[in-house]
Amino acid sequence: MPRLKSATQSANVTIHDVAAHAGVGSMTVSRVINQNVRVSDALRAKVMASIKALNYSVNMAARSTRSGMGGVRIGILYSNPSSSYLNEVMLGGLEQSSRLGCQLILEKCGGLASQKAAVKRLLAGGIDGVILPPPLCDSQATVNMLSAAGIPVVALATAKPLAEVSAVRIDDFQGALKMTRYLIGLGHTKIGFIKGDPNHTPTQLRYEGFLAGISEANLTVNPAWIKDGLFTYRSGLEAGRELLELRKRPTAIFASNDDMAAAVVAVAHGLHIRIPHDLSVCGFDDTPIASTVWPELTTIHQPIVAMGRSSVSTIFEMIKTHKSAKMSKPIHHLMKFTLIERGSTGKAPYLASQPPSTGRVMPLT
Amino acid sequence: MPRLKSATQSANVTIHDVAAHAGVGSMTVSRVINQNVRVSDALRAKVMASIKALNYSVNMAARSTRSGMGGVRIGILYSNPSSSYLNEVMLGGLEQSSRLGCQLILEKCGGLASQKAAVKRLLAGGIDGVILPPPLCDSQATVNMLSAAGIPVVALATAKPLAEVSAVRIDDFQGALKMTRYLIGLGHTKIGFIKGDPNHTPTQLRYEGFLAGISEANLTVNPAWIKDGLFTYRSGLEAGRELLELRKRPTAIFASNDDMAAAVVAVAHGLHIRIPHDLSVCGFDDTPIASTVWPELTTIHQPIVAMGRSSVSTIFEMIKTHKSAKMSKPIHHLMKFTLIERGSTGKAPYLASQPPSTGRVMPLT
DNA sequence: CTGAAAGCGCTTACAG
DNA sequence: CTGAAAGCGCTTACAG
Repeated sequence: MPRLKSATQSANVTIHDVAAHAGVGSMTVSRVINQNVRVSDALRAKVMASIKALNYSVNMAARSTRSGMGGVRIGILYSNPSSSYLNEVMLGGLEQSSRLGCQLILEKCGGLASQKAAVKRLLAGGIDGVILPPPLCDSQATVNMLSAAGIPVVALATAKPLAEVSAVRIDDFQGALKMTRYLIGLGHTKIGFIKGDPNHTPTQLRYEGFLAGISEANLTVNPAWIKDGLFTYRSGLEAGRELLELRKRPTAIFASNDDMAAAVVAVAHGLHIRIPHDLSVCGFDDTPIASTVWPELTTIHQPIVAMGRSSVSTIFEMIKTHKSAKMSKPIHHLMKFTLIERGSTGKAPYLASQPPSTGRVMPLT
Repeated sequence: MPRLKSATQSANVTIHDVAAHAGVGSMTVSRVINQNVRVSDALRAKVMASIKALNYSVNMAARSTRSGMGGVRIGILYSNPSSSYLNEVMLGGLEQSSRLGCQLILEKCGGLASQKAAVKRLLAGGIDGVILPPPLCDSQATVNMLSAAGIPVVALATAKPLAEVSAVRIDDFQGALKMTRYLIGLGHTKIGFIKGDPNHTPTQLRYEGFLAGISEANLTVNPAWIKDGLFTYRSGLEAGRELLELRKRPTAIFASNDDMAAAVVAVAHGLHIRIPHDLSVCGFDDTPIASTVWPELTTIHQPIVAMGRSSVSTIFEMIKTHKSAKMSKPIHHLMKFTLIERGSTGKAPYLASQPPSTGRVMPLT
């Protein structure tokens, strides 16, 4: 049975078809699609036209076969499958891996014992490098196991990168500082803060960023307005209640992540405190829950998709060096964060002379 | 520079290395790793031992190159990147695609106009098949465009599969029926229901499943207890408030998805209604928010990871048939759902003779 | 049941 | 700047 070749079956069009159509050698086509400079403009134009006419696209599998990077397998070792992080990490990672023609292997693990087993599975599967999203990015034990096996590692979104381990991250300190300045700029002087899980590296840096913002404005922190949290919704519920039941309560609450900030919003509902008229609330990370609750949360957006992309190219780079038996130096990428302003923050209460506009009143009051 | 071959550099071990080690031809190795039956037990054992000794693993890129299915490109056209659905779809889809040695291409689109553009991008990229997660799975326009271009399509998690389009889904009607029976089994007779977005196919079936459960128990539905929703948290906030401010309010509320159920929980907080002592709340889908809020939501779990896996194998199957120029018949997979019982539901109030135990009281009261 | 040969679509390394 | 040859790691198709 003859193979059909229509525009819709482009997957079967090869480099040789294009070469024949353009009347050149297949190497010229290869050079054009690889952006190689050493092709005359005349031939390049002809090839481009043929590629378009035949609707050609590169067969990644074949490319990576010959280029030596064939079947590069990159593991992503994650511990929390429903983390909103992972979603976007994969979005970016997949995009980059298909561009690079390499394979992404997801491996799940639970506790520390299970981490060990997961690393072994990864090793047995013949993995070439591993990406560690949070909170595993901070697991010294996992990093050590992988390093001992000679596997390159990239720590994703760790706040305190080790000098000897590659990392892709944002500056948590600066992020928290920016948010604090923003709240102060709205006229808030009584600002509460909910810390994250003490075992995760961003926790301390976000807190320090907050403190830095407070002190540069010559404000003081009321110790009663600093609460411990665990990055969970439930811990936010408790911290939020403690803060909002205070006789002298803050006019703004900066939670170390979005889950906890969403919980504070729920607590405020319960106490009939209007957001943002009576209270401003903000989070960190810009995970889906930030735009699920109402009002939506002002937060610090981490470019997770880009960070996923970057992790894959970084680990790929390291694998390449590693395979050529050279010493690979750790690579560090610092990405840019953005402050996203949404409905959960507004001017400090005593500055808002106007009665609240209907659009921003809590629907529950 | 000589290539190192240690157990940790298994990616470079080829089928020929294994063959040499085992003292057989490389075809025998190929047959063993492909589970081909026609290999003598003696040789098979030798090969297995060598594979283990050399820590060999298949180079997927090379395999797919020769097997004709090389560079099969499967598109996933999604409209909501932060949907918790997509996360798990990718988890399963990626697992399967790396097993099959094919490529997953993510393509995002927004409104209907942008759907058209996204389909064009996919076509231009030389895609071989497309998976449509919700809500795009129900977009007749998109399905038509793809079909017209001769591209196989799989609709993922649609509630009303078209006979002529392949689909992987659960039975939304049965899911809602099971949940309704569960609530009735807890003694609830006054059950409220919040519908989903009228444009999504699961909306109607979940509602019908609920009605079926009510009527088979010879109960009646108070029309005031049926509210419209849009699957969003905010719509759940409004519907929840309307239901809970009723003079005669239901003792249980079944929301058509988890976002809306989470909102009902928040409303209950605000009205000092204890969950589950005074009110049971349940959702549908088992998305991350179901286990984020407190108390966690009783819900219907869709096996999304398995559905992602299944979508990829289904579309791969169709592409294979399609490439061999045969007519491909639509394939339909019905997956099993599970009722997950968590803290948000309990016995109907008048049956709970005991005062609420501390562990289940709302932390806000 | 087993294996030597040819080929998948691309790129590397070598000649012009 | 251009192209014919050889090869990537695997499988298909062909012989034994």
